[in-house]
Amino acid sequence: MDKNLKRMATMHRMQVTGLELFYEQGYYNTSVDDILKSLELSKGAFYYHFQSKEDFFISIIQNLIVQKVYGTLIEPIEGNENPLTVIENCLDNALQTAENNELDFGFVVHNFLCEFNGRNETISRYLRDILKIWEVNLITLLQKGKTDGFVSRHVNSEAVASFIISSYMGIRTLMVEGNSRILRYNFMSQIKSYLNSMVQRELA
Amino acid sequence: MDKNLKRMATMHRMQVTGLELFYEQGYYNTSVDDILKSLELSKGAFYYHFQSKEDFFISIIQNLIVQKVYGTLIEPIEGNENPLTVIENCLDNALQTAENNELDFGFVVHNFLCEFNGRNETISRYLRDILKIWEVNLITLLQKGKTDGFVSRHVNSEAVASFIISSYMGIRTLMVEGNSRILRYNFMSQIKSYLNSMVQRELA
DNA sequence: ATTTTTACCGACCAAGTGGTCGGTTACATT
DNA sequence: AATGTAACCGACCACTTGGTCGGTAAAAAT
Repeated sequence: MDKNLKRMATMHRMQVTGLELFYEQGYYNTSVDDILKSLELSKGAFYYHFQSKEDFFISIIQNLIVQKVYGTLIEPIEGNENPLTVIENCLDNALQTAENNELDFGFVVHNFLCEFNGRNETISRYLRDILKIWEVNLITLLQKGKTDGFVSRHVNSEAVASFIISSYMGIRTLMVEGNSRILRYNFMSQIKSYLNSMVQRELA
Repeated sequence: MDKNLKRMATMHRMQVTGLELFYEQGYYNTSVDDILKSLELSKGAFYYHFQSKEDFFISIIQNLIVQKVYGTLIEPIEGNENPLTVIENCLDNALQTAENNELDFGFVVHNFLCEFNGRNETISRYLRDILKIWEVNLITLLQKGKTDGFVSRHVNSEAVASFIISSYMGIRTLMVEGNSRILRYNFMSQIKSYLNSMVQRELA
């Protein structure tokens, strides 16, 4: 039991540092040695805990990335409030995180997806599954919004969900440049007016 | 003169194949040898024409990518028609290209930008400059649309331009998955309704 | 007290990596 | 016919890559 704790602790340390470096430098551009050097651990330790570099990365997805996405993009949109407001706040929070140069994990997923698309199908699938979960939750939220009278019935929930995800991922790529403040402000203004066009108007 | 032609021809062949492989496998995941093997050329030929792998990639940007972006995303939006319709058609064309698994270069730029962001500042800048050109042209087009009475005056052209670019880049990442048909359809429906909210209404 | 197991070390390996350099060939110039 | 040179060849280099493996210290199980 105590052993298991130590094991988990070391693995976790490796995963955290691994994610940091993979995110900063890219997966293919970061060597196992890079990670080990920064941890002051040896090859032996790494291959004792993980089967391969790929296996290591998958464990990072499952143990770190998935949770973070849930925390920042899935859980915040659960509830009975107005979906359009909820989505708006959620995006704004995520972009604020980004503006402070912290890792926002919606973007982390997107970034890795770009790197692995067409190169490593196994990892790509894991990443796409995460986006799929986000998408499904958005769709559910919007549908519920219809029955609750917040969202206009003519809205195509699937289309709206993937449009929101797309625009979010895209703006995050642009924000890396630097002038993220104004990008966020402009983005939010457009998302607002876009979402606003979907509110259920009072029946006269 | 004839010499020069041969030189240009070989360089062009290298660039075309280089772009193909870099796009498929990623820059860091594609070796100079990979490209040379597929061309049946030698190391000597490569380093005779180009100073380094990086120099080679920059020449690809300047000689292939820039032109293609102009052809598919900049030139089509020049003219005096209704900007909103023009943008809509332009995006639809680009996404159709993508659906046929041909290279659409808006996405090529985005993909490389993801790979180089934070890793190679020189190349990142070249890529961001291309997006900037697209952005500037969109803004100009929208502004002109205002004076021509197509676009409502309360529209924030900068915000709209970057929102369009963002959503386009994002949807292209999603389209790699496979079900690109329905993604394109849904995306266009949302872009339409978004653009539609900006038309200049008749003054009663 | 002895054995077994966990967690880790680090030298080593084959297969690449970007890049160099002394050649060679084919063709244009004289 | 002789010379110059642009275009290309491919062996070679130092270095890095992901991954292996025989060892070992410490702790847990017996």
